[in-house]
Amino acid sequence: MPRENMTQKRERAAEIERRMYEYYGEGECSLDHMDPFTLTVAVVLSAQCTDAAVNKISPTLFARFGTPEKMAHASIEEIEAIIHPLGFYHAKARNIKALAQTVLSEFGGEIPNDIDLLQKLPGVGRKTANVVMCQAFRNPQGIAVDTHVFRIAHQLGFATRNDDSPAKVEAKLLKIYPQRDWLFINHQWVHFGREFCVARRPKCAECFVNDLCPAGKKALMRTAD
DNA sequence: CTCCCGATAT
DNA sequence: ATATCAGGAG
Repeated sequence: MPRENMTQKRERAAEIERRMYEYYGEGECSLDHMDPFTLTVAVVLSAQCTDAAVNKISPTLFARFGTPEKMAHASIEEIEAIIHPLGFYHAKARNIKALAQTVLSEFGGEIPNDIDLLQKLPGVGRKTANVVMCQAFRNPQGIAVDTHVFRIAHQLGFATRNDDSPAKVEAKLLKIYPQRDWLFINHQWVHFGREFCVARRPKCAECFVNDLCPAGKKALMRTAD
């Protein structure tokens, strides 16, 4: 069986993206937010917990501390009490308060439209910075590789076992997908990862790209015999 | 690499 | 019971 070359990989990716767009559109952001600041905070809080859990506490959090000024002067204890159900509440509370203080002291009170400056904010790494660049500023500088994108990239055969870090997976995806698609990949794949390509038991038989996916084809073989 | 850490689905 | 959930810092 001949190995898939880069041109074929890009064509397969383009067809997958076409179907993703049909199915999910541009991919709605599933984290509730009002502006770049609340989006950034929500994404920081969403680490290793569900977006539904974040959305449950964010009305309370943002009613109380919805601006950098208010968050910067909040008490850690009060923030912790609000975000406790999310887990990692100690570190997250410290991070979002320090984040707000940094926005005030370093960036004139505004979340910066800059991938490198964003990563200077406490609690903001490459993944969160990518999400903010795409969602808040429509200025994609990369593809946010979260747990869903990481898993799906491997399932689709766009990343190999050697690509064992989000950075390596992102590098592979950036070569395969044109920049025009970078805006939508993360959100579309997050929805796709929840509905079909779930971590525990992927629903390959029902998946709308199973004919374009190595893992999906294997699953189809089994139902055929 | 380990630690941070509660809620939920299976 | 345990794997997993929009990761990042030390």
